[in-house]
Amino acid sequence: MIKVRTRIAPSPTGQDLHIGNAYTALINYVVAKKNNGQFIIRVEDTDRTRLVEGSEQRILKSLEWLGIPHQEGPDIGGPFAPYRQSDRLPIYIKYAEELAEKGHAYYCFCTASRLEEMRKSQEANHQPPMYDGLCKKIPLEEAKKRIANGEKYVIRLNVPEEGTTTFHDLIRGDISFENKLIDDQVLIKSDGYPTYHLGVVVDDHIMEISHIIRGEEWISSTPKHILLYQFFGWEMPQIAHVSVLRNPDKSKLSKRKNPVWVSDYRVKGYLPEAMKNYMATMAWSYDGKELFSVDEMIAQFELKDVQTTAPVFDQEKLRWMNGEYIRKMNEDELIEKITAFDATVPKDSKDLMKKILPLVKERMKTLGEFESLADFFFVRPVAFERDIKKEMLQIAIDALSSVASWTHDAMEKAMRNASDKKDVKAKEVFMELRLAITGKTVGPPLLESLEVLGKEETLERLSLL
RNA sequence: GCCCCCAUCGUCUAGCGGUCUAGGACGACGCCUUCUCAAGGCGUAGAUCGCCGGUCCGAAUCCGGCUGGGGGUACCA
Repeated sequence: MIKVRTRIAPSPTGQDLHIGNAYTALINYVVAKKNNGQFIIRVEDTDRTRLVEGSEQRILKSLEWLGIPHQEGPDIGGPFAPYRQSDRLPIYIKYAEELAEKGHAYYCFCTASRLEEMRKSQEANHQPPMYDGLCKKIPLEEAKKRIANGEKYVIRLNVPEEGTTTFHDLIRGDISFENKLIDDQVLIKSDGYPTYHLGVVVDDHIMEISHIIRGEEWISSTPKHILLYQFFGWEMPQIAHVSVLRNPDKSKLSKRKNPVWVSDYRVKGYLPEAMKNYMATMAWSYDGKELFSVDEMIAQFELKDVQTTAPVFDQEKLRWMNGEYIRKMNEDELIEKITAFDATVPKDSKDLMKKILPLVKERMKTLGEFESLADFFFVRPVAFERDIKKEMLQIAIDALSSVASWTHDAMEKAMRNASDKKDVKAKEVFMELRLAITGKTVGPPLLESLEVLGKEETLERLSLL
């Protein structure tokens, strides 16, 4: 039995966990769980220029919020610690030098300006922009001397000029690239940090990752990784590329056109279970079911069944699904969630919440929608959607004042009788009353709401108008 | 430009050569229910399966080309 170890390798270069990363995290987690394996987080913070303060912590927090737990990571350690690439620098240098000794990599002293000129002329001649191999000709000994003299350098992968590199993708099948089209990728940058390409390969090997599951934007750099595995003489893990998520206009999901941070969804009041369920349906379909749990997914999931087409992230369907989860949730839990989420709900209002919830539960699709639906239970309305028709309202006031038992049935009878007597439509009286009590024209069932508010508060509100 | 990936209702998808006059879900629309809005129930519209060839008795399903979309082409990840 092979040990299954999966991982995500986020870069702390954004505000929070990108929804696309959350998506691949889910799949990696499910694959690991399904095989009783481990799911690992490794932070790839090798681009010092794009580091964002606090990003790593927020990524970890969002993963936790989503309920995608990891067994090893920068926060909890593990047998292959450290799990942050900036803490592993000597390892990459060592392996890159080993490659250089074997002739599978070489030192390059080209300046940024020479590279730029080179690219410009290649572009002008309609040639693929890639490194021309100038420094490949420098003998190793000479290169070492130049380095000893303090010259700035990078280490480049020495890609063979002939042949093709092929790999088997678990969800897409065989994919090949001609070697002559593969660039001599920089492995170690002049600041001594590895590039992604060296970093992932070395760490995935050392950390015994068995399945690399990542976004399809990596497909074209995979041959470089394959070559590295071959040069090191390491066994290649299984590999699979999931589709990128897209904006409604089909371009790669971007923050300009769509909320992309997990925190965006958290602050709107989406539930982690709904998020995971929705992400799962984008990756894969389960027997025609729309609603299923992560456990069900773990039981049924097969990597080979993952969608190959890049899905549009549909906010509307997510909202619908979130509503389904809210309606399904048990009351105490929902009350707890709303109270924690909505700052306008007093912490000690559990009894009141128990009465309110049945009236609003099926009307809210996110926790964030509770406030506009139920705020009037906590505070008297100060603004009104439109002017109230006072004559109509008076009918309601008179009717309610004379109601003996404060139940919605009794109130309804009184309201309708009074309306009939005045020869006006009960509907309209109800609407003016709703407006007076809640400030709005839409909301939870009126009479049931009045029951919760109580006769005293109801009549007092009306008397103030 | 070059390389690679992908292609079924607006969106997510089912479909693995005959059972498809293409099924489901979201969304849209209509009706029922109704004090508003939802939820729920019922129903309607919506896909000549991107196009063209080929294989086959038979193709959404297999093959090729084209077109379209996407991704990549950095000392970013």
